[in-house]
Amino acid sequence: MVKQRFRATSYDVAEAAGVSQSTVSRALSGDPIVAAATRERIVEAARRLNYHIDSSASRMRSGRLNTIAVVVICPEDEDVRAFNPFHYALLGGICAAASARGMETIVSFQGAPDRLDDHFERSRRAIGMIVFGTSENRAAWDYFQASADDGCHVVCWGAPAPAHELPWVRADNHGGARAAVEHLLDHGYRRIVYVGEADCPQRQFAERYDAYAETLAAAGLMPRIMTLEPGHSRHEQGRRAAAALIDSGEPFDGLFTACDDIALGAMALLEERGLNVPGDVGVVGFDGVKAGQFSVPPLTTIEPDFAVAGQRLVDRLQALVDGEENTQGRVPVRLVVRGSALGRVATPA
Amino acid sequence: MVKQRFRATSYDVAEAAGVSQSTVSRALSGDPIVAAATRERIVEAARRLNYHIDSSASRMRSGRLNTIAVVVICPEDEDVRAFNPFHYALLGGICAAASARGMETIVSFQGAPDRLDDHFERSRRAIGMIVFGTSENRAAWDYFQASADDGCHVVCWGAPAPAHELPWVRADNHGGARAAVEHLLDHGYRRIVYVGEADCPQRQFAERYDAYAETLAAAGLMPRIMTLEPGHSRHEQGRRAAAALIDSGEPFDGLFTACDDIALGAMALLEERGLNVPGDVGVVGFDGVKAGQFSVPPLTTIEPDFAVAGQRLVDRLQALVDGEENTQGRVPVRLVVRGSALGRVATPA
DNA sequence: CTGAAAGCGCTTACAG
DNA sequence: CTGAAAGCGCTTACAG
Repeated sequence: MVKQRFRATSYDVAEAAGVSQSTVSRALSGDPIVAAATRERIVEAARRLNYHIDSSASRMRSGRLNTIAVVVICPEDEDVRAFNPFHYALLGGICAAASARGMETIVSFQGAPDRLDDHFERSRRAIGMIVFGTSENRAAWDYFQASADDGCHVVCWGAPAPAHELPWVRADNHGGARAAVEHLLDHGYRRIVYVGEADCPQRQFAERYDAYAETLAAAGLMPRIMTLEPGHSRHEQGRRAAAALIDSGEPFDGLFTACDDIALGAMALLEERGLNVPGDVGVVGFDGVKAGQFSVPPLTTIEPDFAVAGQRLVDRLQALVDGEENTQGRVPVRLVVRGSALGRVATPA
Repeated sequence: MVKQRFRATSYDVAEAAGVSQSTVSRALSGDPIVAAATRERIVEAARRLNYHIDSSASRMRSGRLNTIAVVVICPEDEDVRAFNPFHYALLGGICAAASARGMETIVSFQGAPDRLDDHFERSRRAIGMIVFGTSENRAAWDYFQASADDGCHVVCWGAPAPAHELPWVRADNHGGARAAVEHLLDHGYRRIVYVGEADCPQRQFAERYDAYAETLAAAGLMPRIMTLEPGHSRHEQGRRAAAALIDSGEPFDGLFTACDDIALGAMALLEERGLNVPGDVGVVGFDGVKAGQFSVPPLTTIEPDFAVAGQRLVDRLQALVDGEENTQGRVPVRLVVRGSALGRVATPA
């Protein structure tokens, strides 16, 4: 049995410091009205007694909460191994931003339909939820859309589908996609194909496609899209799209993909089929996932600023709770130049 | 301004159901003594009023907590982009396991020395902490060791250094390393080098080395270690170690690395220097990170069961809090055969 | 600037 | 099986 250690209360500190309990509470909550000398005695007594404010009591009495619920939507099988690492980087950014604002984060990974849970706010455990994750788990997104409709405070990353009207924060998909396509153009690629869904319900992907098409048009070139086969991992979808592209017989020399995992799959297949990247085909992805550093060649990509993404999401949620103006947020991106689009050395495939 | 919605209390439910407040509390907390008919009326009234137990009040009164603090130790600069994805998979496993046991997880990423924080338990926000992350942030590990010495309940993954005496859960490093080396031997590799620290303070790495040496010895072969240069990323350390190995002039045809990131760096350099993997050199890593699926060739590795790892950590913490026997935990691993060690087709380099 | 007192919303002995 | 009552440890008007 572990020894039940003595836990000091504010009354113990009050007695040790020779003041009343209310003064202890004021001093330790930083109320400036407390005399400096009094505060010092109290702080010292608290330190000696290893006293820390009981957060449940404080929350109950004040009604104030400093906790955000972060919901990571995973695949229905909840297998985290196959999970897009992009989401993890985002999670890190959110936790860091919350912490910098003195807030705590309750994190839950939710995937299985029968285990979805939005009771954080109703049970007063959090002021609201930040939701993000795979756009493929539609049941989960529908569930949290219903939570929001029901009065919960919900902010999401990305906005997975047109039917969803959650307040959102997104990457600067337009600027990122334009930078990606311009990078390909600047390095001599001309027959640049977009690999991703057509009419994509994921708005972030749709935005990337639109900017791709615009940028090509501005250069006097025709857009071309190679769509994905549903029901496969992003990596496998990239492989299949690249294979379909080769088999189509129509020449191409550049790929801009909806996300990095698709790009990595496509690159692997191109190499297998004897096409050199970047010599025959230039490839640029989107997301800045770490795996792109280790591919051969390393993947040129568009990387959102994850720290800013976390800040925007936390601030957006706080604003929503405070009833402030509905400002959406765009997160800046940067082009990360690695080896996969450094220039053609051969004729298009 | 957001409309301040009415929030029902147990008194409102009591009135609606025509019972006393104590009976509401009993019914909703699942006390079996409540009559079935009474319970039904109460549950229905609670549903109608959208009532949920206030978790702060419940915790304060009962003194019971169902929250675990999860501390992810990151590099001091808190840059999550470069963070080993292995840790993220572990985080997912922990959150899933806690959730399956009806517990919540407060997650914090901690790196900067001036922002380390272990007050979860003293402020009654959590029953204890699960700590894991980069072994390189010694200040952070020392800090949480001090927390444990100070009476906090702390369980860690891995145990970064001999000076640390935290209760731990670890992978079956011995079994994993043996499987890795046997896989290399089975595919014809004979001059197998371990790439990692010698006398490594990280016990997990030390265990991997020991099993490597034992397995080679059992096959009548000599161990050889190529150590890492401190102050670089794991990937860069792998590159440099592979370069040093080639430059040493001593032939080798297999690498077993302390972790996947090192293996990926080493593979990249081998290819750059014109050595084929797996034709000239077989490579096996440890961790099962997703990036290994996308490398060329894909990386054969030892993958711990992240779901089991999460369960063991949560259970270990609960046992520690309950004062139960100090059982450490080993997490099973499996050999993931991909392309990087499929057999030699040439003479050793 | 400090103290006495009320009360946040529950859980849980105790009584019946 | 149910109810009346105490009290968890704070914060915060109110009084001085």
